[in-house]
Amino acid sequence: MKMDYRHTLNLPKTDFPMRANLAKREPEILNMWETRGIYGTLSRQARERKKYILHDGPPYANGNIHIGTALNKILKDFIVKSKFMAGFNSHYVPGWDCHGLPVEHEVEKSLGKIKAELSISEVRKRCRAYAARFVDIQRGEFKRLGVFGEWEKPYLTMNFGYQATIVREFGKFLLNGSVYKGKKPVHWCPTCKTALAEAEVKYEDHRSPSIYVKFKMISDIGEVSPGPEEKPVYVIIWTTTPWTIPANLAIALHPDFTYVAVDIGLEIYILAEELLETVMKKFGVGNYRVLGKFSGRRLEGLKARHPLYERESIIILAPYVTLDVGTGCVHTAPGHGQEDYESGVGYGLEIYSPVDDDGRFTQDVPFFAGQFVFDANSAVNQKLAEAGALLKEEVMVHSYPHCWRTNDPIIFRATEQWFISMEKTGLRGNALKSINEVVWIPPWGRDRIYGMIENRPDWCVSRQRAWGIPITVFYCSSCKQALATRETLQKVADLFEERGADVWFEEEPIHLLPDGTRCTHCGGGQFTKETDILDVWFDSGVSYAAVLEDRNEMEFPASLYLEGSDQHRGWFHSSLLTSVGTRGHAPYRSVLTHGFVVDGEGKKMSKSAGNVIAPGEVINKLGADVLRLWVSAEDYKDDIKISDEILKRLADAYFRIRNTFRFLLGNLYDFDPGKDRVPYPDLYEIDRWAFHRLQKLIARVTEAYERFEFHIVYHSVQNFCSVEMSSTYFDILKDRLYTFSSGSNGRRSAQTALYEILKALTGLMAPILSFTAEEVWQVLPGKEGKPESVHLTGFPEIKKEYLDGELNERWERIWEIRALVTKALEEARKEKKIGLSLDAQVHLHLPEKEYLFLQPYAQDLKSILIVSSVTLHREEKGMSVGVLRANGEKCERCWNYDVSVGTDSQHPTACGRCVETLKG
RNA sequence: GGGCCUAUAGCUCAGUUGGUUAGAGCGCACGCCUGAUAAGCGUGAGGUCGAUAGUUCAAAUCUAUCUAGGCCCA
Repeated sequence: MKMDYRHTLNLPKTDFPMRANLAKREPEILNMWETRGIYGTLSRQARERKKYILHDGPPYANGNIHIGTALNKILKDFIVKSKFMAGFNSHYVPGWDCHGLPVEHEVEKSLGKIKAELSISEVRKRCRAYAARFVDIQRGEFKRLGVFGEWEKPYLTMNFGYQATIVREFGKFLLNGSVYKGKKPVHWCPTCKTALAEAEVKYEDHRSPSIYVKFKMISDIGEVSPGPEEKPVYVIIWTTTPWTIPANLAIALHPDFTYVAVDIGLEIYILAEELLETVMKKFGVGNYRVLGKFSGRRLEGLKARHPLYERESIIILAPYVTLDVGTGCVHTAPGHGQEDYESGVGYGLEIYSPVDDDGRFTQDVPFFAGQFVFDANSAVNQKLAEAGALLKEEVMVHSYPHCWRTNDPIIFRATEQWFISMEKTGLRGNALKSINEVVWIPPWGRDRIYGMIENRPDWCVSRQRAWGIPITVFYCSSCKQALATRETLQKVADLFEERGADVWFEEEPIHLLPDGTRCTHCGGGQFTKETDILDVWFDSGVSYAAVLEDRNEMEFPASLYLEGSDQHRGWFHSSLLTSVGTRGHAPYRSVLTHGFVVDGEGKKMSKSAGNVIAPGEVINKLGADVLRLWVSAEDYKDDIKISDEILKRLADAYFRIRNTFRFLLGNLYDFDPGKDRVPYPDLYEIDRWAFHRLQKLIARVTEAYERFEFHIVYHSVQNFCSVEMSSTYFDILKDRLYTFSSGSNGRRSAQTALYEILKALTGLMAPILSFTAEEVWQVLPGKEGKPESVHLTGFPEIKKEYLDGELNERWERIWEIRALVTKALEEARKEKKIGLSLDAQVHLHLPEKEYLFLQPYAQDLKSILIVSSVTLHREEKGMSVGVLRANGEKCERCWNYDVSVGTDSQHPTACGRCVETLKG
């Protein structure tokens, strides 16, 4: 008759479910954190500690979060949580960027026609409501990811206090003399009579006249093109915007291209060698002779004459000149094109733009005054023809910018803009110096931003929009002089602090100015307001002033800024410039950048490619912890791939780790660490091995956190759980845990190790698997008087006394032998000699050295190898493993084979060891 | 077109200053177990280290070019 011994065993028992159902469980944990105010407690208890401040770069308050935003916030959360656990005060204040065109855009779209009837401040109110709505949405989404922070009091760039800070910070630039007003070409819609942002421009095909024009050289080019010729020399340009010819100030050549001087009979033309043939064909010139060749570089600074006016056109060099079309000599009007403008600034040319708001030539333009520029094209061509300068006229269809609203073609037109100079106060040089005082992770981030700062033009900070912070400058009504003093700025900032920036648009200047303000220039007392607003990059750029310097829990400069690599041009950049300009150094001690999320093939995500993975979907399907595990597993320094397969793998890994927790918990159901803990010296040797391995893991993982190498954390823990624990240690331990009597020293020794492992793993994974670690923590035995959340604890400490290198080396040898045995057992299994490894008896034939090494373990080997018996034999020739069917009968309780089975009358199917346990 | 960056098994990652048959985990295949069971264990198969050319006694590792991809400019 068979006895059922199952109930006499200590099998694992736990309520911790194997399947997580994270989509349901996580919100419950979230709710617990919220109702118990865990983050508040965490922040409070760390108040006196050394600070490690990660300053949040504000996402834009528009739309739902996408996978990249999620990645960024999760990475930040890893750092905040791990810094707290490492003993720092790492208070985290999330923020949002609220002003700017994208919000205004959306609001305008929703307003449709009625927008025209609304005042600026009414539009602004709607923008504020719109931004506030998305702040709420995104806040909910970020919290759902498990991100900790001061969510009840985030910083918003549209908060009144923040708006006042922007005014004060920009005021510092106004007062220190680095701000100036200059001209710069912008996209201008003559129909709307307004400047357009890049996002408001769409490119469509447009028919333009395409003309070749000759400019007569004034400078003698004899030295570059030697020849006896007395013939006039012309540079040939090509353009599709004849109306910009009146504003021509220069001709751009590429420094490295080869240009030729060709004799076509009565005249000599200069153009790029590569285009010579094509152009001659167009002109119908069959007979021509190349007189000389030279690089564009050699013509720099020479002068030509404007074809219509008594004015010089200088030859300059520019890298953007191409040879795909035209003549290689580019007509340059600094007031009518981005590249032209940059060249103009570089060569000190006037930013000449004689066109008014309606797109008509101003009165000082001979021949064309008052004409609409697009209509003037033919007039210009005609005039050029009269002057004998027009060599060829065609019609060309090409992509041309159009207004997003009216669909009309737009123009480039230089208008008055505010700039922050890179040179006047040494901003560029100081910024470059400051870059070198910052730790850039990875190091190439330094080169990237350095190159940008080194080459960038002055910062154009004005925008002709409604939703933003006004440039708080007044103009004297009588002399038009700009006014911005310490007093006026303070008054405006105070008003903003109290009533928000809307007052600028609602109040008359007299109410925005201190009483009795007089023009510093002419003494006038009447003023108008500037209508431009500030570039939003300035808003977020001064966040250190509005957040780090303003809140006691924070610290300036920040320990760390962490954003995607695009922010070298964005927030890292604007923050650096504003801080260097007003504080003399960078607002961050270190800057960490991550790559972009791409699909499984490494391609960027886009709606049209249909490869977008939304964070919400992942959370609902797999849980935020799996998404967090994904963030940890990927090396964020590169682009970060995500795909269904990758997520599947991560979900597998998650369950492996979860099951490890479950096994640990299941075997600790009757363990009270306060009472049952076995002192280290009394532990079984293999349990001390586990202690040693655990210390190594703690060291490796905490170090990885310190270096922000989360994928090392992931891989280390994953390996530890799979290899060292599950398939090795746990497998061996099962016999002791299940079959020994519950209070026996052997079982308690194992539980002591398991408890230590469980506690440490929970802590180590808490920053990443924030939900799961909390779930484990809540059921962890013996936590009376311990913190109510795992996130209020510290990382496990490495206990040197648990490290035993010699012991570890002994076990490394044992594991090598074990590998040989499992291989032999597999052979036996294939031959159907055994099924379970306990069906086997193992004979180890060993050389003297190994024999002597294993001798002390003779009694333990059968449990280490999970077989029924192990016999050691001396063998001269080398190592071999023999596997036979085990002797004796199978114990129905512990499944070991033993000759003692059958000797006890009360328990005829149990082995001696089990009989002893049963009789206790 | 320019600046910065990336490329090692199906997936995620290791590969110290160039030095033996390039490693791990996962996945996969096959098998075992049924006392972690929508689990656990074992064995095994997978890579011309993006391509090419070079430096070297020796290259995944150094150099150049190319290809594919990413970010930022134009």
